[in-house]
Amino acid sequence: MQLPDAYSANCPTRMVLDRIADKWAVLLLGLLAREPMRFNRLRREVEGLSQKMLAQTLRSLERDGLVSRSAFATVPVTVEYAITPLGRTLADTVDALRVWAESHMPEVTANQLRYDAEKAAA
Amino acid sequence: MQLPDAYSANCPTRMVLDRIADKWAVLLLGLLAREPMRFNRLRREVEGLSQKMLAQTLRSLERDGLVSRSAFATVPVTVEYAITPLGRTLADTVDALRVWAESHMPEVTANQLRYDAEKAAA
DNA sequence: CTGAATCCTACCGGATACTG
DNA sequence: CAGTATCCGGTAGGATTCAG
Repeated sequence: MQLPDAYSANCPTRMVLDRIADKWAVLLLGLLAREPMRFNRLRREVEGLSQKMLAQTLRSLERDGLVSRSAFATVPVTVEYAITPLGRTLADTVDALRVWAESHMPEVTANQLRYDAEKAAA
Repeated sequence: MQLPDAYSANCPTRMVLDRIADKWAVLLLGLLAREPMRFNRLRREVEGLSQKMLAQTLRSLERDGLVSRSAFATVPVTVEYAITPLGRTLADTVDALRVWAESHMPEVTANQLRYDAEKAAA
């Protein structure tokens, strides 16, 4: 059976989704879109983000060329992360999601409450 | 420095991300944005989507009011899923991601190859 | 300070079987 | 056809420890 390209296993849509699906990546990209930051600063900014996931996520963002890493030979070492031009284009696109969220989340929440109430009634 | 609301644990941005992070949800929303479909049709359209995840994802989409479910008392029963107006606004927003993917994924892939090559060299 | 490595657990999600 | 229930393995990811 042949599937439409748009929904086969390795279409562009899926590939970008696998990246966006990483919520830490999106959050970090959003932060770095504002200003460059260092490792522990990022760690403190994002609530609930473990050190392991931070390192791991920064690695993949760097690999994708969405974020750049600069190390300075101070003592102790200083490392700064910054968004790249490519990263910025994605951040801008993703920002549309934030806008959607802010204007529609109340409605979604209301829907959930209603759904749960109807469920409980049955 | 006080954490910006945007990155605390339950901000709107995070909530929408938790939804977008579910790639099956996004894929289904995209399909239903085109035309209403029945359960097994959706199952056939999306490669690699298990029956369990399909049912589960449809439940949560319905709960959020992004998709509507209509059952018809035929024999055997017929159930049709359709996108709601609210769902359509999200689908449109998410579509921007697809556009980004199609124009920038080649560059990302190139970056990955270069990163891996430099890594291997070291 | 910026990580990498190890361990360990919770949960995601696939396979299978059963029901209205 | 449209699901739900159960089992169960793989893995994401947290906690902890160590290193440059």
